[in-house]
Amino acid sequence: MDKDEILKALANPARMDILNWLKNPEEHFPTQEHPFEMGVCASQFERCGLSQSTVSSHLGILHRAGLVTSKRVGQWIFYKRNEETIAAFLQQLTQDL
Amino acid sequence: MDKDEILKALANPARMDILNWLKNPEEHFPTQEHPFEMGVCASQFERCGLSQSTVSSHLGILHRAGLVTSKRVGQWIFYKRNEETIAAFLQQLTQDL
DNA sequence: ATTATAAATCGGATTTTCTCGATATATGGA
DNA sequence: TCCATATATCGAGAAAATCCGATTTATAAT
Repeated sequence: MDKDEILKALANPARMDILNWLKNPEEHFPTQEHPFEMGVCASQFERCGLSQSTVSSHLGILHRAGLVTSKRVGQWIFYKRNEETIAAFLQQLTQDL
Repeated sequence: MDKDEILKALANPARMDILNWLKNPEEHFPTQEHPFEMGVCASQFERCGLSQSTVSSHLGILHRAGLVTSKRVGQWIFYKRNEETIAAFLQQLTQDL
């Protein structure tokens, strides 16, 4: 749990949007045809208006920071919030800051 | 209270250091000759190894984000943590994130 | 095997951030 | 008024972040 890396990951509106959308996948990704239990399919995040490669980069940054988990299912990769890391980060920030 | 601006301000090790040092001025700024009730004199932060102009810039960013308050006393400017804004930010982040 | 789809990576252009030294501004004291 | 000290601002260079299109890799279906 690298606090600095997480802060950098959060200091970007697109990535913050992604994390927030993941709180309510049903509401924010109505076009997804896969069940939401698996998470949200990577391509769904292109709805933020950014290109596929840019979205992939943002997801990679969130993943390396530990803020999301990913799981490959067939040709797709599904993302979920990593609530454990998020909670641990908030707790540490509340203590440190 | 601009959450994005605060996150950007926090996503920098030097600025995070400054905020942390301000929690215990007596411990981290033993060379200051002014009473700590006024805060910590701007020049004290040059102990992080950065130049005067760079330190001034970092303090400006923290100040514009609302994370510190400043007060001029004579030719000096003293900085303190803005605990109200910090607490409000942590609360909002805990809700939003 | 070939083709199609999804996602990651590469290479490069643009923008933002970080940093510095030099200069400007503000205050205080002689 | 003139000089010293403290801080802010300016201008520029270096580094990092952002973004894209093109390509590569991985999986699946025909």
